[in-house]
Amino acid sequence: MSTLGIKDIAKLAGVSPATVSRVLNTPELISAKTLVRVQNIIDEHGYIPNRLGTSLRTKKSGNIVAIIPHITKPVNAGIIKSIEQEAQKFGYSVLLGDTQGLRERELHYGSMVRNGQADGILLFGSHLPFAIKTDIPLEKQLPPIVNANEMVPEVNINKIFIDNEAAAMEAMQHLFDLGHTRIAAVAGPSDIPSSDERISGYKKALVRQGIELDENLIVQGDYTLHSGVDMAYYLLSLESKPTAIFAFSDDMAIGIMQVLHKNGVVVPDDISVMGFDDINYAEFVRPSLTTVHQPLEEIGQACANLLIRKIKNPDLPAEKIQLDYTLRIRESTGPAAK
Amino acid sequence: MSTLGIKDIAKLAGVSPATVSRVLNTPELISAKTLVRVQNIIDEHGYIPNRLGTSLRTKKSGNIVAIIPHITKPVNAGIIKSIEQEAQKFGYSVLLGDTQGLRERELHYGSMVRNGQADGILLFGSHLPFAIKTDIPLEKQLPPIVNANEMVPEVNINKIFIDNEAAAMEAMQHLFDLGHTRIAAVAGPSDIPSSDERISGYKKALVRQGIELDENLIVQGDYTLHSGVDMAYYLLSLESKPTAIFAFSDDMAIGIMQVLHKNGVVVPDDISVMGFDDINYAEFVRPSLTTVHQPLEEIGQACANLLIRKIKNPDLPAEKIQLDYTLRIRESTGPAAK
DNA sequence: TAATTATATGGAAACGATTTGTATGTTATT
DNA sequence: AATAACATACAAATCGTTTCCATATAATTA
Repeated sequence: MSTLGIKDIAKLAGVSPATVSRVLNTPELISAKTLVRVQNIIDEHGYIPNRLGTSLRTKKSGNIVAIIPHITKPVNAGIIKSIEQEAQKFGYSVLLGDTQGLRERELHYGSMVRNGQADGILLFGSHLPFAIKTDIPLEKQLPPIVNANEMVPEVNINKIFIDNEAAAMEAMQHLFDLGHTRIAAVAGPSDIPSSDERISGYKKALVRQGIELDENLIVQGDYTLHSGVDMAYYLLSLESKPTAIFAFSDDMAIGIMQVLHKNGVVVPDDISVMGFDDINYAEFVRPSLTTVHQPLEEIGQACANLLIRKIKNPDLPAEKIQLDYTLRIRESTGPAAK
Repeated sequence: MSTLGIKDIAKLAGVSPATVSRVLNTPELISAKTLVRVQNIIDEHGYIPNRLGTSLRTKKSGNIVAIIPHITKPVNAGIIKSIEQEAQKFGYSVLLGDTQGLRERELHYGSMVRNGQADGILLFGSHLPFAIKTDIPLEKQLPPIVNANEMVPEVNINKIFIDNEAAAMEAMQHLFDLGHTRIAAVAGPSDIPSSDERISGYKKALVRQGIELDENLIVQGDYTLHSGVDMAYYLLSLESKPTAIFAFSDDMAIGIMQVLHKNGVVVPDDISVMGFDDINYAEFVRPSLTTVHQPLEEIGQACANLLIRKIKNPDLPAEKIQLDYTLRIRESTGPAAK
C-alpha cells in the first residue's frame, strides 16, 4: 500500500520530478529516449499521479458533480448514462450525488465545488445547493452550474428543460379528443416546480375546452408508486368519479392502475390513465401506459455539454435550452365511458 | 468566485493559520475568546476549507466510492439509500460511480482510492477495479474494499452476499410444489457470478426432484426488460413449452410476462412466471410477481459499515457476511396447467 | 517571590503534484 | 575556434491545509 510518488519515479528514472510530470502531461517537450525510459518506469510500477496534488496545484479537479434527488428512479437512467458519456468525451469524471431529497445532502454536494473536489454542478433539484447572499449579484456567487428538469426560481442560471405546461395541455387534449370531460389530476409535491407547471397546463386546457374546474379532482401525491396507490383510493371514493386520471409521473400512474385493477375498474374501458416521463416500465405494465415522453438522453447530454463549456469559459452568459417532449399513446387511454 | 483561504481568514482574525485550523478541528484547544472571534470571521465570509489541501495533508479524503454496474436499476434503490445513511453516520461521503458495465469505467473509479480521492471501495461488480500483480500476495495490494452482490473470484476479500444457489433451489421448490416439472430458466450473462450460482441451484433442484435436465430450457438473457422479451419469444417457439419460467431478474420476468400476455398466454393459468430481486415494480405489474426478495437495505448498510471499519483498521482479516433472502409469493405463479 | 507546570498561540515544514525561470549540454552558424 | 541557437532537464516556488516544535503567557505550587 506504500504507493510511490512522482519523486520516487524521478529517482528511479534518474531524472527530475519536473521531467516525469512532463512525460505525463506534455510529452511532446521530452526527447524520445527519456520519454520511453520514464514511461517504462511509470508502467512498471503502475504509478498513478495523486489527484489531490495535481488538483491543488492546477486548481482543476476534472470532476463534475451531479446532484440528483432520487438517483435510482428509472426516469434518471437515460440521463445519467448520457451525462457520463458526454463528460468522458471531454475528459471529465462524473460524481453522482444522491440527495434523497434532503437539504443537508444538497448542501453537502454543493460544497464540493467550493472545496475543490469538483469544477461544476449539474443540478436536478429545485434548490440552489448553497447559501446565496442577497447583497451581491447572483452571477458573482455562482460556480459553473446547469439546472435541469426541476427549475430553481433564480433567473440567471443555465437551464435545460421541457415545456411542462404545454406538455400537460397536450396530454389533456388527447383525453378531450377521447371524449373525457371529467379528468382528475394527480400532482406532485407542492414545492416541485414541474408539478406546478403541469397543474397550470391542466387548468389552461380545461379553460380552453370550456370545462369548469372541479378542485376535488386535483390531488397531490409525491411522484412515487405508493402515493399513486393512496390517491387512487381517494379518487375511487368520490361519489362522482372521473373518467380519466392524469398522473404527473409514471410511477403514480402505475400505482393508480394497480388499485383500479384490484377494485375491478377496467383501464381504459372504465377509466383512462395517463402518465408522465415515459420510464422504461411504462410499456411493460398492463395495460401499457400512455404518457409524455421526456428526451432523457438529450437532456443529459445537453447538460453535461453546457456545463463543461461554462467551466472552460465561466463568463459566458446564462443559456436556456428547451427540448421537445412527445406524447406516447399506448393502451391505458381510451374513449370515455358513457 | 475569488474564494479565500485559511491564511486570509487568519489575517482577518489577526491569528495564525494554525489557530484557524484548530478552531475548525480541535476547538477545545482554543481559548473561548479567540474561538468566537475566529468563528465569527469564518461564518461571516462563509469560509469552507479546501478539501484538497486537507486531504493531501491528512491522507484521508473522507470519501468512499461505490462502483455500481447500472446505478439506476431499481434493485439498487434500497442499497444506495442505506449506504448513504450508514456512511453519513460515520462522517463519510459516498461518491457513486456508474460503470455502465464498462471495464474502463471500473478502472477509472477504482483508481480514485489510489489517487487520493477516496479512502475505500464498495464494489458491486464482479471484477476488481484495478490491475493486480501476481507476484505479490493479494492482501498487500488491496485498498479497503468490500464486495457485494456480484462476487469477484478472489477469495481474500470482504464480501456481503446472499446464497444465490439456495435461493434458486427454494424458488424451484415453490414451483415443484405447484406441480410444475417443465421449468425454463432465463439466466443472466455468462460472466455474472450470481447467474451461475442460480443456474447451479436450478440444476441441483431438478436433480433432487428427480427431473431430467433439458438444456433447451436454459436460456441466457442479460437481466434487462428487453432481454426478457427476446427470451419469451424463444420459449414460446418451443414445440414443447414449459409450464413455468424462472427468470433470474425481475426485469426479465416483467418483459416475459408482457410477451406472454400479448400472445394470449395467461399467467399463471397457462404459464407461471417467477422473478428474482423483488424490485418495487414487482408488486405493481399484472399479475404481481412472485420473486426472491433480497434484503437490499441490509446489504447496503452492512457494506458501508464493514468498509468503514476496514478503512479505520486496514489490517483486519477479510470478513464474509451472508444475509437472508425471502421468497415473496404473489400472483404470477400458480398450479401447473394440465 | 521564584520556580514550575499548563495553556494558548505562532512559525515552519510537510503532503504530492505542476510550472516558471534558469542552467546545462548539443548542435549549427559564422 | 568562438558564438549563437536550441533542445532538455533541474531547482525551487507554489497550491491550501495540518501538525510538530517552540515560545509566550497565565496558572499553580513551593
